[in-house]
Formats: sequence, C-alpha cells, structure tokens
Amino acid sequence: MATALIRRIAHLDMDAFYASVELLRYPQLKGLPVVIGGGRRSADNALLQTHADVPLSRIPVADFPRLAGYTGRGVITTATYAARQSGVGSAMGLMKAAKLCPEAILLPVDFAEIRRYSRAFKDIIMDIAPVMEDRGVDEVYIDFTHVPGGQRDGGRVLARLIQKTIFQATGLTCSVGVAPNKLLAKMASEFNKPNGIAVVFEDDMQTKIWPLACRKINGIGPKADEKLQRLGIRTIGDLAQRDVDWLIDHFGQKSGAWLFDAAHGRDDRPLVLESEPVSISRETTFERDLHAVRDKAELGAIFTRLCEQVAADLAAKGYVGKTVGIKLRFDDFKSVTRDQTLEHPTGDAKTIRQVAGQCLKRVPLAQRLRLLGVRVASLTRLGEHDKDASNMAPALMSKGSIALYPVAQERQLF
DNA sequence: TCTGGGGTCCTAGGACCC
DNA sequence: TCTGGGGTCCTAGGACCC
Repeated sequence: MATALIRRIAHLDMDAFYASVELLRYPQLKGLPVVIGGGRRSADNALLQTHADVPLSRIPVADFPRLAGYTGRGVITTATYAARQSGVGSAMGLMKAAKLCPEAILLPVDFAEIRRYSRAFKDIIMDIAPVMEDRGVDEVYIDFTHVPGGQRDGGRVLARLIQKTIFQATGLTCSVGVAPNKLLAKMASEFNKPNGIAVVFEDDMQTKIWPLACRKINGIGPKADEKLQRLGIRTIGDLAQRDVDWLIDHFGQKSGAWLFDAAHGRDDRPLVLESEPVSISRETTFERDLHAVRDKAELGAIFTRLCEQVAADLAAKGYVGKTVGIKLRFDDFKSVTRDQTLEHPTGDAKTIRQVAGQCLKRVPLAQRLRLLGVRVASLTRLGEHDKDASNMAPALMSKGSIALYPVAQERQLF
C-alpha cells in the first residue's frame, strides 16, 4: 500500500557564495570581514604579483587590500558574515561600505572560479534529486516529492544529505528550506542561515510565516512594500487579514489576487526545468560621467565594444536576435531605453552597432551619461531561421531610411 | 558617499488586421 | 457613416530578482 506523498519543494542557496569561494583559496581570512566586488580579477592583480613566490594560503593577512580609501563606483557582490556585522551588505556602494568597515578586506570577483563551483554544486544536486530549477549562480529549487528519502522528516533528511555531500565535495555550506511550494520554500531557506535547514508545513502559516515582514515574500520589493506600509500593512499576517477585493481595488486584478494568495501561502507554480533566454545584453557604468559631445570619441569606442561583446555572447550561446536596443543612464540616475526590430534576426556586431546607433539618435543627449548598454532580444537559436539571415543587410537598408538621407546627416553620433 | 551588471516579467498605448 | 471588438506586434518604462 502506497503512502500518500505530500508535495515537498526545497529551496537551496549557497551561503555568502562569492566570498566563501574566495575563502577556500585564502583560508587565512576565515572569520575576518571580507567584501567581494569592485571589479574583475586580472592577471596583474597586485597581491598575486607581489607574492608570486608564496602559496596563496600563506600570503600574510596584513598584505591584503583594504576597503579603506576605495574610490570608484563599484558595489558589494557578497560580504562575509563577519563583514555584515558592520552593516555592510550586497548591492551597497563600496565607498559607503568603506566608511562603515574600513578594515574589511576587498577582493575582486573571480568569475571563472564562481562558475566552476556553481556547476559543481548543481551537478551534486542533480545526482541526488534530478528535478531541479536553476535560479542563478547560487540558488536552485528542488522537487523532493518523488526522491527517495524526500518525505522523511518532512524533507529534512534529504536536505541534510545534500548539504553534507556539497560540503564534502566543495567545502562550501548552503541553507535549505523545504515547504509545500516554491514561495514558502524560498522564505524557509532564510530561517536558519548560514548552513541551516528549515521545514515548513501548511499548518505552520500562522506561527512561522504571518509574523514576517511583507518584504520577505519573493516578489514584494521596495515599492510594493512602501505602498503596503502606507496602507497599514506591515506583516504577512496583516496582509492575510485583508480580503481579496480590497487588495484588487488597491493593487489591480493580477497583483491583488497574487498578494492574497501569497499571504495565505498558496503557490502552484511548477518548477521550470529548462528555459530559453529572452535577451542578451552588455552594459557598463563609466568611471566618470561622460558627455555625448565632449567625450564623443571615448563613448564611441565603448559603444562599439559593447556591441562586439553582445555579438560574441550571442555567438557563444548560439543565438541571433531580431530586436536591437540601447539603454542610457544619465547623471541623475534616470534611464531611458530605445529599441528597434529588424526584419531578420542578426548576430553581427556591425549590424548591431549600426541599429544601436540609430536608436541612440532618438534620445536627447544634453545631460551627461553614467551608463551605456546594448541589448539584443527576440532571440532565436542560430540555424532555426533562414540560413542567410545572419548575413543579410539590416532591415533599415531595405526600408530605405539610410539610403534616403544625405551622408552628412547620417553620420553616427559616436 | 550615491546607487553594478545581467536578466525576467508586467503594463500600457498605438498600429494594424480581421 | 458610424460603431465595435479581439488579437498580435512593437515600443517604453518600471518593478523586481540574483
């Protein structure tokens, strides 16, 4: 006789992932405030160069670069728990963090290493529990329902097995929440961080979920939270007390109904096991704000490089796209986007550059810029459209908008 | 001391077609 | 001549997430 299976969805995320990966390389930093961010690791990394003759684990702590005196526009990617004590955290500007915790050690992100560990922990999970949704570099959802051991102790036994296996293989810890659905599992994984497990059942709503701030619901961000607070709603319990129609009146049909369901712990979204990308983009924030006229040469070079990078990314992933767009951010942090859809998809850097240049002409450029981005969307897999399409002239050409203008007017802005 | 980079999804208006 | 829906595509902006 079969026992009834209850839906057990796990959310797992790696603890302070980027920082923890660095600590594997530099164990002498364990327990110290370390902050990751600010730029890419490069071959001429000063620390590595001056200590070329010493094993990495023997580089003296005193020789590591500090946050103090940092200038630049970087932000924190991850901070160790020791650094979080000082109030610094993800997405905080490094210059602000330097005021709060000047003695913190600042290390750049090693993307290659991060990708290696990301693949490693996901491979381990797939071996144990193959129904997994990838939620980025350090997070996944896993369906425990039909996995051997997935029902034992509400999922705790399998969660512990996964934690232990990942730790033995990589030296990294993670936190897991197990619940009837993704919404609750995501919240549960935060309960016992770091290296924790939390199990939530439907009956735990009132005691474990309702006391939490609305902001803990994945999907309620700063704006929605502010509006909820204005309406006197602070906790998920407060939210659950309002009726659907009232929420729909204030937040619209879709959001209102969703808020209501979320407050009652209802979420029937399936795990998404595979997905196709919607867009591929590159953007960069300049070291100083640039002016469209005065810094034209510099901007032009950056613009071209972004287009080349997007083209290279498309090629590497095997996609072409029909919509080319740009994004600008001005010195007051306001941003605008412009895009244009071609008749045929492209992956060609020159074509992307040209269409992106057309988009740029539609933006008034009196203000200085702090960011420029290039995006290609409406993607199709290379080979799933006309063979010649990627080599074809852009649609603009056939529409005549270029041919009709005098050459002087047609000059690219940068 | 201003606030990275790579994404997804939603909304809303207008064009265009049936 | 006027009055309609509905559906799809395109564009712009914004919220949110990792």
